[in-house]
Amino acid sequence: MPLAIIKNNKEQSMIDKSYNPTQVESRWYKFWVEKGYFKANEKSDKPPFCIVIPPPNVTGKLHMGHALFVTIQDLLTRYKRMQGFEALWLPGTDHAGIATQVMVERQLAKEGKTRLELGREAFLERVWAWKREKGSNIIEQLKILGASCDWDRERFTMDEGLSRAVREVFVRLYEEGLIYRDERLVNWDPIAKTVLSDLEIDQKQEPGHLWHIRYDFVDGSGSVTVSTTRPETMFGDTAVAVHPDDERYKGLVGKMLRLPLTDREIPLIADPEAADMAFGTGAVKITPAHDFNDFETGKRNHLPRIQVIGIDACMMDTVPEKYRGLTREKCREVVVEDLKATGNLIKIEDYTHMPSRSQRSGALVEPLLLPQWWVNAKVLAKPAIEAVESGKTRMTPALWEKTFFNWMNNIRDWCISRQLWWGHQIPAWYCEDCSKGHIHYINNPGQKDPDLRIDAHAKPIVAKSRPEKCPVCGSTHLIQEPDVLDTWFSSGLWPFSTMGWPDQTDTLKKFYPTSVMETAADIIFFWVARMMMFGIHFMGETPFKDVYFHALVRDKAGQKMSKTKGNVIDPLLLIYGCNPQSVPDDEKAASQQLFDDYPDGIDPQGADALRFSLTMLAAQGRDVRLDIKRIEGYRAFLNKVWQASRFVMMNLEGSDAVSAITPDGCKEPFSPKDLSMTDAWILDGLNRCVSDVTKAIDDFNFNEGAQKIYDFLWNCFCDWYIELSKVILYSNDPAMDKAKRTTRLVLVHVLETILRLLHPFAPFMTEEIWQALPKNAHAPESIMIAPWPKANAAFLNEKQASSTQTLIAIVSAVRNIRGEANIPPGKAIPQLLALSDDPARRGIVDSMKGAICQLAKVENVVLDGASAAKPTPCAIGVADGIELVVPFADLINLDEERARLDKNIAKVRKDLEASERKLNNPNFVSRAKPEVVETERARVESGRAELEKLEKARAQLG
RNA sequence: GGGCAUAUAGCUCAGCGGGAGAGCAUCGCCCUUACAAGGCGAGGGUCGCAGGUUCAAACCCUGCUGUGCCCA
Repeated sequence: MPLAIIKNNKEQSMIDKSYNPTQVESRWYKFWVEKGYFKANEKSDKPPFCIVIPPPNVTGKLHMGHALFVTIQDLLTRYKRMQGFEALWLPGTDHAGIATQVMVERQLAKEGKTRLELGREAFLERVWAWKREKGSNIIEQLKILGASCDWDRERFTMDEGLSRAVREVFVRLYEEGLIYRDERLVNWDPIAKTVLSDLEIDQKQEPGHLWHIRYDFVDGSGSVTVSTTRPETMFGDTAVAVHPDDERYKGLVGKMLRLPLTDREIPLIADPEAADMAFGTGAVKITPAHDFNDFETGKRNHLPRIQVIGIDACMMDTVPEKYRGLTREKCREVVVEDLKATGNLIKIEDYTHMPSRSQRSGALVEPLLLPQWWVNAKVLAKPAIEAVESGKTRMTPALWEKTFFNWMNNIRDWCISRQLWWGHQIPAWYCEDCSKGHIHYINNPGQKDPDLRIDAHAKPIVAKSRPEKCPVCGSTHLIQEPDVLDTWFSSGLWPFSTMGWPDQTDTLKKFYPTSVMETAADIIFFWVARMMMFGIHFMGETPFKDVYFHALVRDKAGQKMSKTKGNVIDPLLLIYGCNPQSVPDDEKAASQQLFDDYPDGIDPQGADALRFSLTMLAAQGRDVRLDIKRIEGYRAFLNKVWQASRFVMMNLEGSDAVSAITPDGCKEPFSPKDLSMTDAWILDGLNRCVSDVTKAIDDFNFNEGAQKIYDFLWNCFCDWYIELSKVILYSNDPAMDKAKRTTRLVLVHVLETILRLLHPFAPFMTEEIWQALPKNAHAPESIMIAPWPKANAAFLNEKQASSTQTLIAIVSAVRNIRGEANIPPGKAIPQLLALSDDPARRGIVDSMKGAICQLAKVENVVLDGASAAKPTPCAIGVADGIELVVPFADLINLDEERARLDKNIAKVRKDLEASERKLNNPNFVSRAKPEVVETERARVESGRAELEKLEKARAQLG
């Protein structure tokens, strides 16, 4: 297939008879890339526009979220590029630490291997091999959607350059005291075997139980009953707390309790924060080493911490022998049985609780006391908050600013270390001599490398590269911190690490700060907030001027798409079409709902239709409920554009009419005085459309922009202008030759302009049509480098335009009579009487007789005064003050005409009465804006006239 | 528990102080030479409920109810 047929001359071309998105979309991407249109030049004089891509997960497969962000970011980039900005859309992927590691581990498992057998080095080689082979999948899929990224600048968070940025940032923050190592209670994921940050935890309601356990006083003076959702943690209890004001425990605080199933004694303490008098017995067991609240309670009351569950989620040696080595779950069963046996279990209640689960593995998070690396977020957050407060960074929709402030003002330190192998290994070393006794090697059978435990007392040496020797003792026995950094740490540097930082590159100078960050609101904290913190700290400037949050894409019932629910709508299935046979069973499950709804599959919709649909549906701040029916509707719209283009091109054949588009703009090849009434009308509409669409995109109201194009193209250009143009183009009257030429010029001008407006929304099909459109010799070689349309005020002409509105009203009124009276479309009305005393209106009718005849299928139009005699019987309509009379002949059924008139009379009367009521209200007349009152007066006037005419006609029918 | 959204035609959604809109679906009539993925016409809504502000409320305010999201 030829790459492209470039026609920069008057040679005619023609697009295919029918719109085939798959074929069209296969043609142009390669052409754009080869021409280098996506490349940005940091040396250019043009003003910069830059978006850095929210890097998709390298393991990812294209989903609707990607489709939505590509749609919006590509729209913005293409729009700005056409407007003459040096537009850079910088692409790349992130290394997705846990997700990637888990995936490669699964691959290994199929071969019967584990990562521990392989050892760190060999395992990482496997991950890189996987990345080299499969890492570009997601990128290739973005291209299918038309993404105009500068692919030469593609980056990966684990690239050497970006890794250098990570080390630089880590070291500098450590030296500034903003990164530190500390032992604290952290969220431990026992399946992924790593620590997680607060943001990687989900808390959802789940059914569970509340166990009520009796703890007896050591002195035999009674007991206290506590309730817990986790009885297995009782071995770590170091106190029971009650509220100091709780009368039930007056005088008992300070006494010792015996911990059941053990010999240990723990105190009854009073703590107003830990105990809730209204909840159960008001007594709560305190387990400082396994619960975040209890940890704080323990600190307040100087309680010891006893860790009883280990990193394998099994009971440790700190519990009685019987329970050692049991899993958390098994231990719970045994403990409950044993408590029953001792009579300490009072009751078991059903209870809904909110356990923390890992977003990654779904594992129940175990709070554990472990040394980890932290970022002091409060200090970094402050200038980021100020940047939004001062408007240096603007968030759209603005309501997200509140969410941003709320989180940032209550931000907690960020745990950045992860016990993974895939990721940026933390640039910290420990001296095996200085930190002797704090570094433990645990040799496990079948494991290539020993596990390394470095306790909180070891002294880290932080440096950009491996130090030669220990700065304290000079020893060369240095060992690197085994942990890696949270993936979001490197993602947070993305807006400048991708541009070559820490070097002061030309790219940074030209494009930092970037223009817009466009992403989903669910990563506002993960990503946006952290980019702002890092960007401001290291670049001295907020990383983007605007943040635009797009909505979440859900299924048509409002459910989140998920593979397990089977309600996923795969963008590629929509673009290329699918049927139940074409999709493998293991992939079909995710899209089951789609195949249930469409048992025969769906036709190819094309990336353009998907993009246009997403733009239409993703109104600001709204979730998108994706309904395939609507996508089909918008594909129909693109087909309409296609067919209208065919009409225009067919009618340019054999003429010298071409588009006047040049790289600098498009000067209309006609002047306002050459124009007919309808030419003036469509150009008025076009120029309004240009301003409206431009403003809509500037305001991030993409759906509004798309809607304006849709309405203008279909409801104005196709329904009226093209139909009216036929009257002229198909005329045999030589006197019409000049009008024919103007009409052709207007047709091609309007079409070419609309194509440019539509290009950022539907890049492929607009290019296909535009290439085939006859253009002058100076035309650019692609629509994507053609200039964005500018409204020309010389062609805004409301007065002229309103004449065509009158024409439209007349034709519509006659069509209404036809439709209601069931006059078949093929049957002509022999004569239409148009009655009016107003010379201007008569003039319009007189000059538009031909158009009225053709569009309303009338053989003859006769003009007369308002009081002219009407034939009886007849049907009556009123349009813009002009009375339209269709003589009955054999056309019309009397009863139907009576019913039609009654309906119209009722409607006009209702409107009239509403307006009269307003004007009869003195408050309305005195307080409402004068123009509103004036509009109302005009309505009453025209309403009265229309009503009078209709009632008279109705009376005549008897 | 706190916060933020949201409720408009059968469905999916625009509109967000001055006459209730679109697409799909429905019902008529049409294969008219750009388009049946189409044309022409029609039906369909006390804009969640109850108050309030205003000359005027789908739109602003308050409360209630349903739904969703975020944070504890």
